[in-house]
Amino acid sequence: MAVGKPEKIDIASIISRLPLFVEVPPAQLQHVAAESRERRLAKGEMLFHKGDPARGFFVIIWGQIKLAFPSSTGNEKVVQVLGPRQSFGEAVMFMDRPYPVLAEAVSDAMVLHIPRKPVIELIERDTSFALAMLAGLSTRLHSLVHDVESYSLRSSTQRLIGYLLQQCPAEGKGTAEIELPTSKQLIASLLNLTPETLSRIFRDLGDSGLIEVHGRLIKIPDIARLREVDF
Amino acid sequence: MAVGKPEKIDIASIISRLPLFVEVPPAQLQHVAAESRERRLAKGEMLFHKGDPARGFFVIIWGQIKLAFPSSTGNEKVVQVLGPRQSFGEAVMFMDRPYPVLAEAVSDAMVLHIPRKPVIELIERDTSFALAMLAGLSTRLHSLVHDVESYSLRSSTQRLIGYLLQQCPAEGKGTAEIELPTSKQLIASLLNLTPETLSRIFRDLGDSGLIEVHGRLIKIPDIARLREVDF
DNA sequence: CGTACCTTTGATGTGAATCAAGAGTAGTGG
DNA sequence: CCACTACTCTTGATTCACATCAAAGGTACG
Repeated sequence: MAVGKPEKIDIASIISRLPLFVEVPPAQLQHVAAESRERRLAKGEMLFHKGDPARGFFVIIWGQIKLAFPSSTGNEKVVQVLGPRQSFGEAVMFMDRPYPVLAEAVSDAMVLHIPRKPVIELIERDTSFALAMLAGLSTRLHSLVHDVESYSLRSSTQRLIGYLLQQCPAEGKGTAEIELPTSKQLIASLLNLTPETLSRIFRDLGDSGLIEVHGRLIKIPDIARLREVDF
Repeated sequence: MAVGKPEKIDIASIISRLPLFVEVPPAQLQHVAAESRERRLAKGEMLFHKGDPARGFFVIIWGQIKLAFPSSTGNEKVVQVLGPRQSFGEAVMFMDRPYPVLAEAVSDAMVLHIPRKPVIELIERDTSFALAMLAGLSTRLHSLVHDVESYSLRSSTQRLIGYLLQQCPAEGKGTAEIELPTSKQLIASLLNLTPETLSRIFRDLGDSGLIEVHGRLIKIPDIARLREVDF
C-alpha cells in the first residue's frame, strides 16, 4: 500500500503559515523547523496509541487524523476528526503524561512532528508565541466544554442538528448545502451515537422536510427552521 | 444573611502561595495583587452567569463554587465543584468570549478576582509564569478529556466507582474512608445522573459489600476489589 | 417545632443500544 | 468487464439502562 504523494516538502515554509506560528518572526522559527520531522501514514495506520509517551505535538499537512478512545469491545469513541493545518497533542506536551487518546489516519495523510524542546525554548524567547499557544489551548478547552454540554444536556437529534449547523458556512443565507467531511460511521461516534441511530435521525429529519440527504451531501432548505427545532 | 468571616485579608500573601504563582518572584506579583479584588458570596449567590463577559479569572480563598450549564427546565448540569486555592475562568480570559458556564456559590465563599491586564503583562515579563499557565490549562484540558471519556464509554455505576476511587487518598492501603465533599445531589449532576439513580447505585454497591454508606461518609473495605468491578 | 431541602424507595416510561439482516457502494484481481 | 469481497449504510424487532413521576422518610436550621 503506497503512502500518498511523494513530493519533497519545505518544512520551514509550511510551519510559518500555520495559525499557531504566523506571528513568530521567521528567524525564530528556524530552530523549530530544523528539529521537526515529517511522517507519512497510510489510511488506517496508527500515529500513536493511548498511553504512548508524548515528546511533542503534531500538525496535519494533508489527510485526516482521528483522535479516539480505544475500547476492548471494538466500539471506540472518536473525540475529534482533524484536517489540514490543524494541530493536536500540545496539551500533553506540557505535562509529563502519556497521550490520553489514540491517533489514527482516517485517510492517507502526512503530519509534522514538532518536538517539545524547541517549542519550550520558543515560548521562553517569544511572548507573543506564548500567548498564541495559550489562546490555542483555551479554544480547545472551550470546544471540549461545549462537547460536555452537548452530551449531557441534549438529545441525539439535537446533537446532530447542532453538528449540521456548525458545518454551515457562517453567512446569513437562509439555505445551505453541506458535504459531510467524513463517513457517517465516524460522525455517529463523534456525536456519541450508533450508526443505526444516526441513520434513523437522518431519515426522520428528511421526512419532516427539515433536510434533504443525498449520500454525503446534505441540503438544508431553511436554516432558521432547523435551528428552532426543539425535540 | 451575613456573608462569611469579616477579617481583613492580605491579597499579596494569598496570591503568592497559589500553585499558579509560587514560582513568580514577589516583586513581579505586586502589580497583580494591586489590581485584584476580593469578593464575598453568600451560599446560593451568583458570581457570574453564562454569557457574561470575562474580564479576568477567579481564585477561591475559602468556600465552594460550582460551575454549571443553566437549563430552562431547572435541571442544570454541574461541570465542576471547586474549593480553596483552585482557580477558574483562565481560559475564557485568553479569548474574547463570554463565560460558557455559570458560577454560583455552593456555600458562603470568598474569591479573588484577578483582572486580565496584569496577567497578560506578567506572561510577557516572566516566561516561567507563562509555562505554569500553559501547564495549568493543559491539566484542565486533560481532565475534561477524561470526563468526555467517562460520559461516552462508561455506565453510571462505573462513573460512580471512578469518582469514589478518585477521592481516595493515593496511598496503596487496601482500604479507605471518604467524606463526600458536597451533597449527593451535586455529585449526581457531576456524574450526569439523577439523584434517584445515584441513590440506587449507592444502595446496590452497599448491598454487594463493595462499600458502606453512612450519610456522607463512604467506607471502602477493599479498594482493589472495587477497582475491578466491571458492570 | 415547623418549613424547606436532601435522600431514599417504588412504579412506570422511553430514548437509544443491541441484535439481525438486507441493500447499496467501492475497491480488487482474474 | 465482471465477479468477489469488504465496507458502509439502512431498516425492523427487541431490549435495557436510566429518567421520570410520585410519595414518603430524614435532616438541618431559623
